[in-house]
Amino acid sequence: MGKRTTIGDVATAAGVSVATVSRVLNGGAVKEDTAARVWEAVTTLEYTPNALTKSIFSGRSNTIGVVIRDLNSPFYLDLMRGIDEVAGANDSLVMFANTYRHPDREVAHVRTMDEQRVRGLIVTTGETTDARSRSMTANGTPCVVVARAVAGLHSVILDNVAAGRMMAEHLVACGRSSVGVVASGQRPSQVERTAGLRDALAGAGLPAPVVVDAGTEDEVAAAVSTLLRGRPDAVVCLTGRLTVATYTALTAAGLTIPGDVALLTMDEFAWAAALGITVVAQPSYEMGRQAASLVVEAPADPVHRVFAPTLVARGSCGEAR
Amino acid sequence: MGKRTTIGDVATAAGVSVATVSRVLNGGAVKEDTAARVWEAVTTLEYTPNALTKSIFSGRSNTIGVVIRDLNSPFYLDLMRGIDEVAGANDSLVMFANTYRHPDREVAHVRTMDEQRVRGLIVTTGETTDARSRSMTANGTPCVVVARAVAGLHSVILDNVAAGRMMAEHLVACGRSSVGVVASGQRPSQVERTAGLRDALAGAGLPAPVVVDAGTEDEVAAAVSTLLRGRPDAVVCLTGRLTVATYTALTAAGLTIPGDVALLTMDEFAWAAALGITVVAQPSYEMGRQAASLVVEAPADPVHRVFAPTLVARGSCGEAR
DNA sequence: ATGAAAGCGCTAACAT
DNA sequence: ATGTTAGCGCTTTCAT
Repeated sequence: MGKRTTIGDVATAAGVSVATVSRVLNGGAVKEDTAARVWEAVTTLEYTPNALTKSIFSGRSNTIGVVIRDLNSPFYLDLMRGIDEVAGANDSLVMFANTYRHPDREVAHVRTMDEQRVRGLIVTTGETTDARSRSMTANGTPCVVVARAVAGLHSVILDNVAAGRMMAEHLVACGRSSVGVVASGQRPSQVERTAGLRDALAGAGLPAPVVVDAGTEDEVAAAVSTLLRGRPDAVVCLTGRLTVATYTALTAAGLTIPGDVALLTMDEFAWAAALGITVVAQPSYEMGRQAASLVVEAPADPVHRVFAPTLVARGSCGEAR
Repeated sequence: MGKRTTIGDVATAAGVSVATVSRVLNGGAVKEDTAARVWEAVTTLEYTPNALTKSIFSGRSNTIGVVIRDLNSPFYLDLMRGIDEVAGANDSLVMFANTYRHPDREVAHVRTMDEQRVRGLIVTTGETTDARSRSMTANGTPCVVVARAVAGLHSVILDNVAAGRMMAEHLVACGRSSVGVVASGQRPSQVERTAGLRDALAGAGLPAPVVVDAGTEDEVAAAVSTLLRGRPDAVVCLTGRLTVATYTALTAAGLTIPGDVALLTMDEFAWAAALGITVVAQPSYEMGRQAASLVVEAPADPVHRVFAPTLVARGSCGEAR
């Protein structure tokens, strides 16, 4: 494990200059038998070019940086897979860091991505990282914010107000009238979903929903029991992250779905079909693809791509109409 | 978006040499007020060091490469999170690539990781990548294989035979005697689990299990219906990836769990508790942590870390004893 | 304590 | 078609 084989070693072995080796490796004009000798040397020496050094010239790597708050969440996981797909199709790797919803780490990781001279950056972080994202953009690194619209940066978002509306409309169609909501925090997405829900309910002449906040899964049980004191005929969960906990709290209370209470949640997940749970889905995989495409295409002006939610009715809210 | 600020720009602005700037950045002996001037320049110029260039000297980056077959699988996802955790604690980033179970991509991605001069590599790939992993090891890049023991490389594996035994023992304890198994492919882990299961069943004087193979979720329905023709009183699923499909196939057949048939599956998952599904779990998060630790510690001789499975009984196989 | 200068492995003019 | 020679941005002797 001494020094690694360099382009110079290959050049010596093949009896040519490093420039020639570089040419055969990257496709310049080289005579056929010269190229053959070089390839032979490359093979015998097991030469593997140093991508780091290459990137020095272009000033950037072929890596797409992704800073994610929570890999565990089904939405972010699918997003990540979509990003990976497009990255792979564009000879890029994905450099990834999880922040565990910790603002300090968000800032630190975004900075690290900048130091790595990533080709582009995709973040699902909060406002704390916007300043750096903007300066990165100024330096020619396309930055895409997911789930939050930010002036001056690209963004990929769900039409959250529409999602809220869609939830309300489905519940109304299923004859529900008293809605309890499990929300999580004050991120724009949550606020907008709540607003859409509230509006559409009001529009249908129904009472305003009771909204309780649960930051983590542990807080859901208490939140749901608060909700249940109001005897709602429908419970809405505004984030896929808390679906299991919400479902558990409901069934633990001895309630049947949809008999005693309707359950409607955000984000598609693997078990939804098996359990007959109705969801309002985001095209998360496609959103990941689009985010990565934005990095690859690097449009000059900020583009905001808004995606439409989809209702996948499976009976957990009863029959519609 | 012209050229980026370099260490030279900072040096000029602070009226010192680049060597001095480098020293204050990396902690050498510098007079206090000189350092202050440098920091000021760093701040005003918004200097962000180029990590790529830095890595040229050490010959490697501070990135841990991870080549994963299937991010979607709960096991690999948790593994990934464990890796990320340790990487973060060691000032490393995770460079990630998904192979979608495609051998060609496995080879290509591992090669790319080598080109990126990753600090270490963690793979969940097949034998196709072993040759390169070995040469990387020879070059001083620690490589860890997950879920497969390989001579000459570090590995992190579950005691799969024990897992199979554990499954059989639980079923026996629950009074089940006719076992149907959904397996997936011929990877060592699957083969060993099957062997353990078979042995323990034989040891208890029970008939050999019927084993059907399902490569993907789509094939599960057919596989399970084959199984059901033998009227088993227990169905075992040997990979977490196919749990949903197996559960779906069983319930679609009108069977109740555990009344008509016991269901036992590999790998813990978020919905298991809510659904009362008994699983034999792998410590996947911890396995990820250990894999990353192996990269960080880079022991000279290959180490094989074997992890014990855990039974999490939740009633889907009936009462034990 | 600080600077000058020599690389690190590679690409990209510029020569030949 | 191939070699020579500058660098790329940074670290690291070696001087001063």
